[in-house]
Amino acid sequence: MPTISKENYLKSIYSLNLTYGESVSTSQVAMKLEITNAATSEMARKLAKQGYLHYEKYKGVELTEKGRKIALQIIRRHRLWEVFLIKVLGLSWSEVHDEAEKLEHNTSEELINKIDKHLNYPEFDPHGHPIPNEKGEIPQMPVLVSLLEATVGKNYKIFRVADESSELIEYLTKLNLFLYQDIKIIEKLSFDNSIIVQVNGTNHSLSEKVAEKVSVSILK
Amino acid sequence: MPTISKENYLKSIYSLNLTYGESVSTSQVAMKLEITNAATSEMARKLAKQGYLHYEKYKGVELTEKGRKIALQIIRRHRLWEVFLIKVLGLSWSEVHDEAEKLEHNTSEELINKIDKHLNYPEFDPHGHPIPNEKGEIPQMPVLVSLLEATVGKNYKIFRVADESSELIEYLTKLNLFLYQDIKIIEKLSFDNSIIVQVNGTNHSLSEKVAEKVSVSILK
DNA sequence: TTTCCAAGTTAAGCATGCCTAACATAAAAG
DNA sequence: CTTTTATGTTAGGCATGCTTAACTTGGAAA
Repeated sequence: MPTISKENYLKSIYSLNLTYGESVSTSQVAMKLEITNAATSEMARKLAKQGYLHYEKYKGVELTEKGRKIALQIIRRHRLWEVFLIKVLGLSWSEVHDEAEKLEHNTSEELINKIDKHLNYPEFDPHGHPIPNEKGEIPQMPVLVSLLEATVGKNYKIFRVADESSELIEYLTKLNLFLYQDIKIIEKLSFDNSIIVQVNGTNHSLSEKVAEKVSVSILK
Repeated sequence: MPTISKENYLKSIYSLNLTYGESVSTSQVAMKLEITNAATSEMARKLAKQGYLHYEKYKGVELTEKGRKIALQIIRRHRLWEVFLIKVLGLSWSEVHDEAEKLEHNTSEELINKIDKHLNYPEFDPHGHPIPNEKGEIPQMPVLVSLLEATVGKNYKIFRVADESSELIEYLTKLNLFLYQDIKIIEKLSFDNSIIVQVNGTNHSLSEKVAEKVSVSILK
């Protein structure tokens, strides 16, 4: 088991690689972790020696399979905790990140699997990021459309709300428009672009402003 | 904020004081934390300097109000996590301690209060230990009797099961005899000392062996 | 092609928190 | 009382993970 510090390096390297591709420079990692380049170079040497990454001086780092596995494990824990804190304990969108940042390093495999099960194995976190499963497999991102572009008569799953303000979230929650909730598009009113959706048999009208912030994926 | 290590010292000192009273020797702490006396002496000096405890060479340590407050905070977090892991996530009795041991140092005030609320402010953990409230106040332990000593016709709350084996717990759980569950004593059969209790309107017979392990507190 | 500078590395130092080994003290045994 | 022993403390070391300061290096500008 790597230390908390090492887990954070591996996680950062993984995500920098996703964003920029190819090998990641030590200074990119330093920037991300808000530490000095010096610390990063030193750690790169250690992590390479322990088989978590390939490192050639002046040429950046690249995760090995072993390192990637750890990174995905930490990311899985982070995202599951985020979903859990929001959906089960009612923390606010703005609070969960920092909280999950600490919990992700202090959660056993057994515990995170219980949480996964309790949440019914979600595939994406509240930001729409994929949650790796127990084996480290990453769910494919579905095609998303905003509610404005959805087709009348079809069924969708609420995937993401493009606004972290709790006001909008609370409004939608009152209408039972939770994350992952299945809905049906009943009607689109062309005169004001509002949309009528059905949730658990109940119809709600959503204004254009609200509808454009709600991303949904189509259900077969 | 003290470090994780310091939190553990303060927690240990608090509980040793409860058990043995008066001032706590550095070697008692060392024993409890499974580290050397040397490390403990050194830490005692640091904690004293930071105002968490009083320390006189060769005379042991004693928590200050400031130290006691931290200790109670950590104990609160530990016990609430234990209850939460068991009741909400279904971890087993044997798993929760180690898990809570890590989580207790990585949980914000806000998060633990949400957990407290979600559990409906429990006063005692699954082992029967009191859970300090947000202000650090410790609930008074109720008078406990084993089910064998309970009085026919009266109502009780299940407080503790004096057996950590999951077999007994699972058996009781099947009968809806959860922790904190309210029950009524219907009848005691003198020929085999078995007891008939009512749970949510349903009667169950418990053998003497089982009944003696279940501690209950009387309800007014 | 050479120069120069930003990016990257090494070296030395510090805080934390542990260890072992050597030393000090209190209190019990003689 | 004095001696012994168990209990407790100090000193010196080590691993981790960070810092600053001094140094390399690779590649773009001249």
